[in-house]
Amino acid sequence: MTFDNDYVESVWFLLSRYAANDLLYQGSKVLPWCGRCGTGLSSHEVSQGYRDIDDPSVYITFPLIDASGDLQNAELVAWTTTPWTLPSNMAVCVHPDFEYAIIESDARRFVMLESKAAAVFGEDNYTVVGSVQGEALKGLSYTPLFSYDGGIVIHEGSNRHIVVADSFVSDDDGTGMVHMAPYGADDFRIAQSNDILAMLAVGEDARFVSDVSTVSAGTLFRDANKELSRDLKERGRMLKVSQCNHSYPHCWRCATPLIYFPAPAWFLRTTAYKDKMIEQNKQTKWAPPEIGEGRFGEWLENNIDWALSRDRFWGTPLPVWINEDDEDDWICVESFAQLGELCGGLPDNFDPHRPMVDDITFETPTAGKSGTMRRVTQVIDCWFDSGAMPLAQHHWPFENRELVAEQFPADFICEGLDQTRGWFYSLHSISTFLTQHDEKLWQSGELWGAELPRLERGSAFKSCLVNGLMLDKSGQKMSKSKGNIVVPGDAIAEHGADAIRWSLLSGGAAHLSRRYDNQAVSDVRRRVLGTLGASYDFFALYAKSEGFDTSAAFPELASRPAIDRWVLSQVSAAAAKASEAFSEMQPSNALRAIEDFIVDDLSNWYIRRSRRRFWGDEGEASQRAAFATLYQALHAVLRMIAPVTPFFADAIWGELVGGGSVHLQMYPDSNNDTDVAIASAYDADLSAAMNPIMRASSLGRSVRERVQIRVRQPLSSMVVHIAKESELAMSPREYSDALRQELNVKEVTWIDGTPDFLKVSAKANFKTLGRKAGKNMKALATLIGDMPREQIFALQGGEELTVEAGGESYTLVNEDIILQTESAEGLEAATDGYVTIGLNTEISGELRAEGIAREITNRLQTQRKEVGLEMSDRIEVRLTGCAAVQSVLDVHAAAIAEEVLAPSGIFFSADSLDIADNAYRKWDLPDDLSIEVIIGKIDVTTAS
RNA sequence: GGGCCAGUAGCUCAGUUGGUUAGAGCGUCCGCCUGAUAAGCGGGAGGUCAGAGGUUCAAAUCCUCUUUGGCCCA
Repeated sequence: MTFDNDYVESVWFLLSRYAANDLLYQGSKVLPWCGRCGTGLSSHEVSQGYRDIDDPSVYITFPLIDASGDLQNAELVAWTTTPWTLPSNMAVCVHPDFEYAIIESDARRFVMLESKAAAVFGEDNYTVVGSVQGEALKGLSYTPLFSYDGGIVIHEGSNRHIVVADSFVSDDDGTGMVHMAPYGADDFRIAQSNDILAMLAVGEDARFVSDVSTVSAGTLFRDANKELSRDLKERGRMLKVSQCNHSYPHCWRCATPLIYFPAPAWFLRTTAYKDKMIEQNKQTKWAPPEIGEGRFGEWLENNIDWALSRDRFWGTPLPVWINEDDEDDWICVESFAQLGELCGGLPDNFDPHRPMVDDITFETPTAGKSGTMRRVTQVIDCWFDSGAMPLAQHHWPFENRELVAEQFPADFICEGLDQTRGWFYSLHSISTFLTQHDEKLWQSGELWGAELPRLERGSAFKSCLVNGLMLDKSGQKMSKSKGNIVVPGDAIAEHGADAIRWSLLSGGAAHLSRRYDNQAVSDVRRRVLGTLGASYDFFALYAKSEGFDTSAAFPELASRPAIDRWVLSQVSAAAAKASEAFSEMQPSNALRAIEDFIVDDLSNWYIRRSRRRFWGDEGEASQRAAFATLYQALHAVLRMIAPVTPFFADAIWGELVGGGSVHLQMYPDSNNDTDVAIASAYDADLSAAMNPIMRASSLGRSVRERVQIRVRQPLSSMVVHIAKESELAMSPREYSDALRQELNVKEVTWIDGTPDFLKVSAKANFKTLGRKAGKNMKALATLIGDMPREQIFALQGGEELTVEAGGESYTLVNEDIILQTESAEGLEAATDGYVTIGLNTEISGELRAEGIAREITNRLQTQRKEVGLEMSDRIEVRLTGCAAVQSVLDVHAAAIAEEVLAPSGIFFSADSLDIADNAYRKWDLPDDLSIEVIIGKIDVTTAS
């Protein structure tokens, strides 16, 4: 897109605005430089490419010439990790205020900071014989490391190889003395201020320009480190050589180590509006906030001018034309039209890129001057292109002025953590300049004679979600050059884009780095998308076979069973939660809420509990309510997941509603949804009341597991006690049926109060008591834990109770204790402290028979499946078994026959069946019973 | 070297303003269901919350240090 001519023109316009405000200038600056690409890099580009590398860590000496007194024959000691810069050495810099030690070691005399001496000479291998202040060393000459004059002179000067003093010298690293070469910003500045001859041994291609020592011309800079070190060591000028591993900037494009190199460059004076950027950034909502306040804010505080130009061929050409005869006479062109006017007409197939644009020249338009204007050779930093995106993508201000004014700024952007100094900065910097600094542009409200709608003051984005980096399996950053990337196409082919998207968004806080986990994607696909898909399939299957019409009016919400209102309340609550989490830029929380609804509420509870209603077992009204409810729940869920799983959601949506796109729908809103049922569905009381039922169900399964009575075996009764049930606005008792069916018990008895057979205990409420009790809290908690039943109930009844703990007395009230139920005597019980259930596990003969009947049903259903019958096929059954089986059938044959769709009933015979029959099967039942069965499909018409 | 983030079950991650059984999914073990079926469900087991100090009646949570990893910068 940035290649597009319109885009280029917009970028040109923006640059011309910088120029119009005197914020575009040419300078010469020591730049991080890539010798291979032959270009300088901006600071935010440098920040893309730090890598750890091994460099030599060496101490070199500079013997003073003509020094007297203690300093006679003394050698200055400096430290460097870049031996390749040593031939370019021009000076040694000391700090004027530091106290340097004069040291003797091995019969030689050295000058350096005493605190660093042990690192150079070893703990006891030196003696301090005197000291000298940095200021006193200033101006002394020393013997150069190499006799070398073959370099490129970049700064003329009358001094060379002298000691200079400057306060930039630190005592953190090295020796407190710094070897100076023109490859650093400070070094270059000091050369200028001290009239020092600066000569580069390494040129702009990062190679030596002529032979030095044993290094020949053309050697790449770091490749010379070894030879130079060996030479210096042999000549006694190098004291110690070791390796150090440190972080060093590399070219983000080609991974070549950078050098610092003085080069001509064009700059944007961003420091002129730095305060506005800092101020503006405080209005931006960052997730997580510390990125905005800390990392990005810090970066803005330390803002330096943007080195804009690049010495490359490809890119948006810098629209600056300079007078060949007067380098101060230059113009930044704002549009193709302007360029056409200047040069007397653009060619028909004008292309603003190189090389065509380089051929365009014209006579200087500056009054009183003459000469040919020629374009500078540079192109611009592509990060400027990226930051111009909100405007340049619409060819603003040449076109779409209203559109851009309406859209700008973006509500939200999202990019990786590594973009702090890349895209986030370029967007922020350009728009802050344009909307808050460039007053000239907006003053008249017009541009080129036509209205220019004001862009909202501020940054280009109102909120920004910073996402962590995707790491590979072993936690390493993925990169093309390392070859450890997950190829998106492959991953998508395997799982689908939607599953991957869901997995990444839900798999943890967005700003944390994450390993790409293939397994997690499969899980999501199966557990979430699969479950929702199956839920829809269930709906579709029965909506079709039962003839449910989605276009007919749905039953009133109030008239539907509690569980219907419950599930709609749940979907409404999930929508509210998701909506809030998305606005807070916490997508994983949003998706968790949706997942919980889909898997737990919708599929595992609502549909499972309501299955029979869908095939009409509980009457037509109930059936219609169930279909309507499931339809509305799916309708809402699809709208909820659409932004995350656009393809999946839209595909199901098309089937569910028979066309259209889910992406044209509003996100479910629990207050004002397009679906009235959803808008009015949320009911906190209703939702809360189901919770104890689900807990009771779980406890009941736990008990059945413990006593080894399978769910298929009906039990007569269970009791349920809910602590503080009276405080619930809606009674869970409305959901008795769900619990009864789930646990297969005939009767649920709800317990009021706390009858004697429930064992109870009290737990201290640390929140209310903690502050009061102080260090006696432990004693008090123990005491409350042992509290007898009568006292607990006294407190519950509103009485106060005074107790002694740790020598102090405390007055307890009801809220200071938490009532817990421990178990129920005489029943198989279980409790989670809040809900307590007891199962009557006595199995009467009738229950036993019913259990066996269900076992038989189970076997027949399995057998149906084994012989490949369709769900709706009718069968006839011939069955044989012992007397016990027969007595079960005496009572339950009709019910079994109905369940297995055997309209003519079950034919029981005591005689053996024909084992050779294909449909013959022998089954074992519990209690050492067994049956033999032959089933056969029958024609419905003849059977009826 | 500095700044920021993170370290919680075998794995991937949640965990509200500090409050007493530290949760989920996957895996594992045991079991269930069979009219969603190349599906589904339940119940167990599993944690010294990286380590060490500190603050507090009380710390996964707050503070300090150490350590490991990630990102950014010098």
